[in-house]
Amino acid sequence: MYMQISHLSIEGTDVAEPDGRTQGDGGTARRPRGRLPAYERIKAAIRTRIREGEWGPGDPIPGESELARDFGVSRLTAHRALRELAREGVIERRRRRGSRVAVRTGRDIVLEIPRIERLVTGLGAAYELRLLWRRTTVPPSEIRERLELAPGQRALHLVLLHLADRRPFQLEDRWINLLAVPEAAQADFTTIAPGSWLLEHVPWSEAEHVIAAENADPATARALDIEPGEAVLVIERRTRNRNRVVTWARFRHPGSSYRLATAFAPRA
Amino acid sequence: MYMQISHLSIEGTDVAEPDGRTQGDGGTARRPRGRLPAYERIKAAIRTRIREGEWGPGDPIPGESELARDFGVSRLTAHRALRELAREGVIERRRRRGSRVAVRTGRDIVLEIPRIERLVTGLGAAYELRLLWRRTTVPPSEIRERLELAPGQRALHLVLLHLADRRPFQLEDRWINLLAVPEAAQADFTTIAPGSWLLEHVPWSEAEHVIAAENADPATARALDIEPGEAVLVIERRTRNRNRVVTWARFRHPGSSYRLATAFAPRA
DNA sequence: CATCGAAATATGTATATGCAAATCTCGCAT
DNA sequence: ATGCGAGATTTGCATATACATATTTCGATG
Repeated sequence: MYMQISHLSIEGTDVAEPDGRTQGDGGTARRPRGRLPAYERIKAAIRTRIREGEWGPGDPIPGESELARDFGVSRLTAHRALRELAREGVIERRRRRGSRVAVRTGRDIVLEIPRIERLVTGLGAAYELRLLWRRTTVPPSEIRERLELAPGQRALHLVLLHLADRRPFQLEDRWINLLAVPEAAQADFTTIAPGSWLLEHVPWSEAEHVIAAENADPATARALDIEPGEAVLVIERRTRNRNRVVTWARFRHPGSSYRLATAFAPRA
Repeated sequence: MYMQISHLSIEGTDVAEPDGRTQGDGGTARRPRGRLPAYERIKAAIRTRIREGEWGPGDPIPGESELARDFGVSRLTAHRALRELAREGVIERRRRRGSRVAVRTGRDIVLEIPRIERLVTGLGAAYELRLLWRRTTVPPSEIRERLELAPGQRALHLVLLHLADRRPFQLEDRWINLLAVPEAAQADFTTIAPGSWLLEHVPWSEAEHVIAAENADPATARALDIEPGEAVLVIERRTRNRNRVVTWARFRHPGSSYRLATAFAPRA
């Protein structure tokens, strides 16, 4: 498979959202408004050809100068399009050799897990929340370590059940470091999930995750309305802000009813 | 917390690898060789300040012009540094408002799962592979759909057991589309894992994943040397190349002994 | 006092230009 | 034939410049 296609469409009709974090139309130096930036149109055109199989992995694609000519832009603009595609893992570039469609080999898998609320509401299911437990106590040593707390220091412990269409969907076991988030002591978690509350009140800079499978213990089984011993998908998350652990949470999902599915997201 | 630091070090000493796909030194227009590009030095300097807590989430950071002045570069170079940091999710930018350290809110979780071999050998464990089953057959309809095969079309079916330090670690159930990879019919999978073999022989452009928990059925339990009914972490992967499904595989891990752990990796 | 509008500011996009580095090709000398 | 060196090509980095756009600030006006 070695084919070189010389001409891309000058007016790319297909639309791809810019994945930059910024919003709005963006600066449009001498560009009719409402249209995508030139470099985005070039990226979209290339992506389309790859997606539709016209250019397969390893195939060469037009170089910067050629793209610049075909699209009527400067070389820097074409350069930016190719550079970003390379960073997104869509293409590979070498000097003199040119650019080619990436051969995805030996990469780590990257899983993107959508947020729970979005997952539930996105499916059109009715979302419901139940606060099962709330205490401010000295955590057991295992939890204390994860929160990186001093011995004897108290923390806020919450247990909540999330329901989708009146069926248990997720059991949340959460500890909040009150030194990092004193306001949490006053917050009302009967209507707003602690995850959402924390998102709004405490910025964070880092998080760690663990995924595992375990058999439901009797308490978990009762809460999730499944049989004891049934497989449960466990996700643990620890969130930090400025070198301090803000919160640690363990989420349990009925393994039979919950699946994390995702398409490959290149490293970028 | 509202503090404005005016001066960043002109000669950033800390080193960050450019995450672009390209290697080598890169073009160095009027730049002493061996040093990072100017925009990378700026990025590194900013990241360092954030990492060390000097600038916390939500804090403003110097603007393009200020950085350009402090680092003695053009505005475009400073712009590129900030743009990339924004895309990586490290900072947030708004017109007129300026740039500030990102408040990580509402983002999807991104999990990075290292490849199995690397995981096993990285732990210093002895890796072993056993081919339990190999047949070329017409797959059951459930598998046929996943492979997007025509009815009656045959596919290569493999079952393998991966061991770490002589203990079952992963049970692999794989189907390979022989239309996409005819050479697979001749390959020897007793010594090389099909995953690795495919990586070397077939480029791929896309993959989908599913993660779930399930109870071990008797056959799985026997293979993994666990009790029937014990929780098993399941990962399914479907790989495509040019709109064709190359392979579909299901991996099962003993839930008690295997955990996927990862630090947060921003989208970028 | 409230509100609308102009100025100021910071980011976003784009051009034209120059040089550096990597690497493939080809011709020439041994 | 083999190997070495001189282009040629393609990507990478950076500057100077210009204009567009979003948003805040501030002042004028009713």
